[in-house]
Amino acid sequence: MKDPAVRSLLIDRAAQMLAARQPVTLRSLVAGTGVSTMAVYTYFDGMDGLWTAMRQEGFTRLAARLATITPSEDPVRDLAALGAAYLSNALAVPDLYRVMFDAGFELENPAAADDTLHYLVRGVERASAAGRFRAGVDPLELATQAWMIGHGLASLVATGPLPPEALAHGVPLLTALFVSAGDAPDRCRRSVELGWRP
Amino acid sequence: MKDPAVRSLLIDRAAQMLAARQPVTLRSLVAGTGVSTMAVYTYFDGMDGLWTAMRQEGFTRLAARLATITPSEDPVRDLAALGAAYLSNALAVPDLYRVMFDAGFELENPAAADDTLHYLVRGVERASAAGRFRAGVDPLELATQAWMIGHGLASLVATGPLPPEALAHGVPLLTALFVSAGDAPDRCRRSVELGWRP
DNA sequence: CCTCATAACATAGCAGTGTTATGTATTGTG
DNA sequence: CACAATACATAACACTGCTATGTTATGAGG
Repeated sequence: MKDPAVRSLLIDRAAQMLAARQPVTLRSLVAGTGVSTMAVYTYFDGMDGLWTAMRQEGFTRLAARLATITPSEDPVRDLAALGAAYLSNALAVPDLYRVMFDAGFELENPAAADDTLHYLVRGVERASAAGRFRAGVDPLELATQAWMIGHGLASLVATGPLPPEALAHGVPLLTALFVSAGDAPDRCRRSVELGWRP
Repeated sequence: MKDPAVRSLLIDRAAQMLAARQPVTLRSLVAGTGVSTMAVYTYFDGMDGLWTAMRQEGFTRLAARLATITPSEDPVRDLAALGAAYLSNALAVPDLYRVMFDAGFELENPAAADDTLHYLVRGVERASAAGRFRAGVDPLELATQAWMIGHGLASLVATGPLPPEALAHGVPLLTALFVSAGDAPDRCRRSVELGWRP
């Protein structure tokens, strides 16, 4: 009988090794765990399956992180807070973040990626309902555009080209996007700045 | 004496194999070229050096692509054209683009990455000089922000999560950014749309 | 309770990887 | 022309993911 505990153990250990910047190889992964190399094949059907499971784990953790942002009376501030949480998560475990968007973007459950995006979609809908955005803005479109900004920021900082200070660009970028959606510039700026730092 | 032709030959062949989505391994790289595996070590000091050279090559090609955008009388349109060229280059050779921003972002000549960014910086300066942007906008800051948008777009489309149609988001994103820099919304939109498709 | 097919396990081996050590040839130089 | 230095070729090494082959444990049916 497949023991789910072994599965979690391997995923956790792989994530731990990834965070420690140690190479995650078949043998180094199972070393010290008591399980043999074959476990990776019975549970993940090989290393590729392990990486797929790692991507899934990454989205699960991201969703958990985004779920901690509870709606306030300022929906635009909440949107900025979601963006800040996204970046915080990405830079806390940059190697896992890189694996998530690695070549061969495949997930066991593709809906997991959509779920995380839906946090943003719901945020946009709340802002629209509160009259902050112009009528007619497509929540999915605006959420996707916000995602692009967040991913560009996270990717450039996590992979090295830009220093961590560059994260501050998130404020003017998100402000520009939300203003283009109809929010009042001054008020938008204040909301984004408030949400950006928790 | 080191023969520079061998160096170019290996880089070109590696780029070709990368574009053909064939695994670039030490032995498969030199197979058929007449040179032996040791050449990779005398010219690149190992595979890591080869990847570093590939990154450099990627930036060289990108700079060549951006250089084809000659300034017109509409600097905002030119900025959008630079963005479109950036994305066009990234999606034409997605694997090379991925290598460029791979983990361990190291270049033989780090100035190469700055040079490509300078195309955007100069574009912003021209737009400012033409009175399209508010006085006081930092060209490097705005160029960096435009880069973030372009990279987020390119990365999400190149690695799989978003379909190529998502590239259309570049127009509203860049428009929002340039409007936030002071350009008039309607005029800006027209300029960006003109530059986005060559 | 016993039987036995099925699934999970451990071990050993294979083809492939990047790298390095060693010997050979070629090249540039005093 | 002699010789040191350098580029090259070959072979071996440690490692990778993976698979074939036993071996053990588990659970269902009579």
